[in-house]
Order: sequence, then C-alpha cells, then structure tokens
Amino acid sequence: MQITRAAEYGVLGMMRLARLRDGATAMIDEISRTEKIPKSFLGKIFQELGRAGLVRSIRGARGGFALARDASAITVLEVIEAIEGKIVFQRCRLDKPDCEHVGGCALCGLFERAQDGVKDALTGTTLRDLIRQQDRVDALPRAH
Amino acid sequence: MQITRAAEYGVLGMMRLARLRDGATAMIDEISRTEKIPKSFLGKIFQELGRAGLVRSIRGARGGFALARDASAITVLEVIEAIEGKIVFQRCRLDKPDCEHVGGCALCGLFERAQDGVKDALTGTTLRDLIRQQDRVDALPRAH
DNA sequence: ATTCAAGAGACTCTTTTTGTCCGATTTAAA
DNA sequence: TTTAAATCGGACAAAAAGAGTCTCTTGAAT
Repeated sequence: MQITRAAEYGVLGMMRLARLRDGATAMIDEISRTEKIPKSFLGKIFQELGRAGLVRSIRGARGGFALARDASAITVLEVIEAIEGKIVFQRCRLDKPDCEHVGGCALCGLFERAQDGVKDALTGTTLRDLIRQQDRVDALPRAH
Repeated sequence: MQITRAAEYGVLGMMRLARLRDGATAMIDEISRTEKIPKSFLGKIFQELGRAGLVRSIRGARGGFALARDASAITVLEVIEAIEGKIVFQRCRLDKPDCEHVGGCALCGLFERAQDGVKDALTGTTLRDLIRQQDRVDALPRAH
C-alpha cells in the first residue's frame, strides 16, 4: 500500500516542466540533476508519460520534454496512473466477473470507497496547484 | 497500490468470527474451507491478528479463534494495518526527518491527504457493518 | 498417552520494483 | 555531411515484496 518511486519521480519531474516558461523544454539530464532522480530511470518514466500523452518530447540535439497541456489541466492522478496503471483496490469485480467472496461482497464495496478516497485527493490537485503550494512553503521565513 | 491478499484474507476471516454466537470459536481449518483461503497462509495471518490483540486464540484440541472485542468495535483499518503494517503514502517525513524533495514538499502533503482518504473509508467501517451489508445483499432476490 | 490445534520460523517460488546498459533513431549545429 | 546531443526501445539484473508451504514445537482436552 504505497505509491511507487517511479510515480513519485514522475510527478516531481512534471512539476519541473510546469515551472518552465511557456513553450520551453527541459532535458532528462537537467531534471534528474535538480530533482536528484537516477537519470536512466527518469528517462524510462518520461517515455511512459509521453506514451500517455502527458508530455511532448523533442528528439535530437537541443531536445527535451515539455508538458503536453497546461499545468492546470493535468491532475496528479493522471500522472500516477500513466506510470503505475489504474488504481484499483477491489479485485474481485475486475479479476473475475463473479465475485469469489462467500456470501456476497461487502468487502469489494468498501475497497471501492477506499480507492475513491485516494482518487478524489489525487484528481483534486493539478500540477499547478502543487507548484503553487510549494512556492507558498518556500516563501515562509523558516527552513523546512 | 493494492491491498494485499493477506489483508483481504484477514478481513474475510475476521468476518467469519464475527458471525459466531458470543463466546464461540472457529478453527483455522473451518474458516479456510468456508472462505476458500489456503490454510497455512491463513494460520500465519491469524497469528499476526493475535499478536495485534484483535483475536483470542485457544490452543490445543477443541481450540480455535474468537474476536477479542465486539465486532462493532473492530474497524477494517485495524485489521489491515495489523497485517500490512501502517498505511503510509508519503515517505519523506518518515524515511528521513528532512524532506529530500527540492523546494519544499507539496507532494508529501498531497500524499498525506490521499492516505487519509483511504483511512477514513477503512476506519468508518467495522466488522459488524460489513456483515450487515453482506446480509442485505444476500437477502436480495437476484443472484450476485 | 494420544490427538488435535495453534505458534514459530525457515524456506520457496513468483511478481514487482528499481534501476542499468546499449544500440538505434532523430535532429541541430559545426 | 559529419558529428554530437538527445530521446526511444528493449534487454537485462538485483533487490524487495507478495503469496504461500513445511516442519517442528507447544499447549490443552480426551
């Protein structure tokens, strides 16, 4: 019951892109250095984000990545699901059409509600929200 | 991002106990048969539930398990955390006292909210709630 | 005594996670 | 037009987690 490093790195990397001025790009190498994420791992992650249509990639010299949409139009859930696959807690309805749990499936319903709890939090926050919150924290006088 | 089989089995097993008349016990062997859970795996799980103080065990012949408290006083979160360990999405505050995320930690805050979303759902439901819901489903005329 | 059950721990097998490495491809610039 | 810089793709690998199994020990009832 955790969010993977890969997904965390993905969000962090996208936040970097969200900070660029419009149309600008950043390279994996830059992002991996500023965010302290293993470079080749981050490369892999951004490939998936590209396939999911969340980032645009420019290949070749002077290449890099940019957000495919505005930061205010990309939710954290989208980023995470692009990397981890869909978030699904309850398995019985998906694994098999007919639930295996003896005597009906109250448990599936509960798991579904728990899952919705996560999703609500993650769809309710966009990349723009995140960097805005981050800037607010940085503006405080005391260190973190 | 899943609930483990072990935790699922744990809740299912506890629900069985919750259905017993007061003071009665059930054996691992019975529960594993009625719920179709591998016996030795379930044994292991119930050991942990015992250590967590959620079930009482009676050893020896005519032994078995019973809930340590009333079913209405045991939340699903307690059962799951007894088996999986505490549910913690955000890692930076726990792993290391000083957050590694560059420029403050908006992400940790978000992950914490997501985590609370799960926990709210799971603390809001007790074993008694589950079996009541289950009975309601079973009472319906059509098959599941 | 014997038998029935839980307790404890070592062990195994598989899948997922967290990466690394390398060659291919694309593009800008010298 | 070569060369250097960057992504793309896939294979590979080590470590951790997940899902069980097996065996021996301990405790209680008959």
